[in-house]
Amino acid sequence: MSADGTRASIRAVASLAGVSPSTVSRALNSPELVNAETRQRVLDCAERLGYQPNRAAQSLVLGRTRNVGLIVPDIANPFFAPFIKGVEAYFRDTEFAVFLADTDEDTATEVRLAEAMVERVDGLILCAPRMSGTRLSAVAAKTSVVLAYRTSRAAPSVLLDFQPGLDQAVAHVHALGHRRCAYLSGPANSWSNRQRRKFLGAACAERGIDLVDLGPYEPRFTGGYRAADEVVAAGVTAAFAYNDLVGLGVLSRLTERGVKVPGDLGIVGFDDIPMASMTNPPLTTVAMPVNALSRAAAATMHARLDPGVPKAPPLPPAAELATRLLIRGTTGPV
Amino acid sequence: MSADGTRASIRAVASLAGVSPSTVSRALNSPELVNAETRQRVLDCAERLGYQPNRAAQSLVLGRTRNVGLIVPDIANPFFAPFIKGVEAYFRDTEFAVFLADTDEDTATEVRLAEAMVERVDGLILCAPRMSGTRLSAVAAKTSVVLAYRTSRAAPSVLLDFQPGLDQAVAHVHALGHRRCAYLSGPANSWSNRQRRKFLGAACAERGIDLVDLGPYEPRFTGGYRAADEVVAAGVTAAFAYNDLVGLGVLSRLTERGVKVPGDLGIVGFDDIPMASMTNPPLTTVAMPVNALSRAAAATMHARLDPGVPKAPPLPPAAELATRLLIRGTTGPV
DNA sequence: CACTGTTCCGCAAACGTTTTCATAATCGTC
DNA sequence: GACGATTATGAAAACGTTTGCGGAACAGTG
Repeated sequence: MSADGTRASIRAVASLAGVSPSTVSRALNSPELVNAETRQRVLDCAERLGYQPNRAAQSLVLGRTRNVGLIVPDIANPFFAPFIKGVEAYFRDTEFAVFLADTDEDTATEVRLAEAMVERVDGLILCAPRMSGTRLSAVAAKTSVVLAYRTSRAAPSVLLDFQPGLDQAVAHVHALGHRRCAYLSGPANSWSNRQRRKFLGAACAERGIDLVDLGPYEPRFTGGYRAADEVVAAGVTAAFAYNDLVGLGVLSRLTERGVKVPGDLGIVGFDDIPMASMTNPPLTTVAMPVNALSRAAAATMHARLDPGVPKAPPLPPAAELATRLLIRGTTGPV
Repeated sequence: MSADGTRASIRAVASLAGVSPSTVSRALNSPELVNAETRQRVLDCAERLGYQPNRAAQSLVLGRTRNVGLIVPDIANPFFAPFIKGVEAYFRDTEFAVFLADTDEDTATEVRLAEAMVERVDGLILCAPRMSGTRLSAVAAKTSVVLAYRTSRAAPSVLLDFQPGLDQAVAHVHALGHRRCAYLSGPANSWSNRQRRKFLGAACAERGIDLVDLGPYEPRFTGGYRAADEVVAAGVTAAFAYNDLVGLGVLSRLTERGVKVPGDLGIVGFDDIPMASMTNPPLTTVAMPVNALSRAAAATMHARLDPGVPKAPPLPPAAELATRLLIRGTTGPV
């Protein structure tokens, strides 16, 4: 830490140590190339001056920023928080720092942010992107991208296996005697929504349960609130919500109306957000191992950016990415 | 977009436009210095080649990264999400990008992250930092920092005015006939906790309400869950929770025990997180204009970094930063 | 002692910008 | 029509690193 405000450059430590800048650089980056004792001297001097390499200069010559970008639809959505946390936690112990951006669930914003990010990062993790396939390819052409909750030919992706959880949910509901259920659909253009609907439909068909489609509803509390009345009108005995927020909205409106849950109507949510376990009754829901997923996304990206990384299992065993049913208080015998 | 994968440099557009790199740079950055028609030509060429200035090179020569850092205790805490969103939204329309980091509520992590950030940003927004004052000064010496939910001599800070909301809450509870209340304390070393306790104590004293201190509890749902039994044991008729999460925990445990809310016990939360309005009954709480606060933090930072910014109101009128009571379902006549 | 190999280190180029300084061209003025 | 002022542009230095290349010193070998 020099007394004058100006930060120490590599030259400063070089002259203090009585060597050339090249040697300082080597001492720092490729220790095996420099004599052990000069190296120690250099390190001491660097320490003494509080030398920190200028990242802009490094980036310029190396052509890499050592930053990665992360774009999610909505930070405030309790479903994405663990994803973000997982990615942040992963990169915390690496040389990479992460840029986070929130698209406000808006496709145009998403595209703009992706463009802006591209200039500042080596790689981009896109969480549940809404942009078109060709747009996606364009982005992937400029930087390496990893996708979560979405597939594409242009980039590798990490996904959850919805089937086990959904199977369990349907089996559970069937065992309780429900034969006519509703699916409360989320955003029509969302991959997650289509997946959920697909596996749900299959599982219901297999067990002879009638599945009626309602919605789409916005994937938030208010969406579920609105859905509730349509659900009772539909004459079903149980409802699968697109996600927990929707399920919670339904629950809230229903208790307000005096409809008994789970007595009159069963509710199954999706995601297992923290709030789901705090209501009364707590929400039966399909839990997603989001943490494993986000770490998988981060690890995949890391492996792409740094070939040196101990090629750790690029993807965790499929079992870890399987969803599963959490039976709580909103489902019971018809 | 050149056919070969390599990105176009300023030289490429210069030679295409038949001018020198200097002119291209000027055409892009100081249009008034270059002849209108050559400027147009340069712009066209740049467009045609898909030219994007290399940020590392710019940073190197300009000595600024045009990045700002944001460090919060916990992304998943619904209280911080709007803060993050506000900051992100503000900088979305500027030349700055934001680095987000989450400390997991851990002081050591916070310090490490701050150190790591310093190298990559022009400024750092610290939200409710836990680090020591001297640590804080050290960081502030290396980059410009703006504080939220914390004061320090070393850096400007943005704060909420807790008094109005707390006054209203106490007046409300008093009007309902409560004369003996509890404060469910949060983390002892937290500035927010001390502030809340202070104004609450003053307002209660003023109106002749007995205030008994309970806790500290961890500032989460489970903390409140644990607090609930101690609250009924304390023989009070209403409780002010450190925050909504705690309030919700209390509510949940109480309904579980069959204690009527608000009949037997009133609960007042703090923060107005989304979940607070979704429970049954919905939580009476003191709302914080977090969005205004986060934008104030962002604007303050922006003004520090870019003197050119239209010195907009560096801080919004105090009124906008005032908390206020939201009366919902968890308070009623004793 | 001459040769070949190693080990260690310095020189200088390169990365892609911005900006100072100098110069050429144009203009207005008397 | 000469002259200072103004405008438009280019050449080159600078920002702080990394790294290819080559040289010096030294060790080992015949």
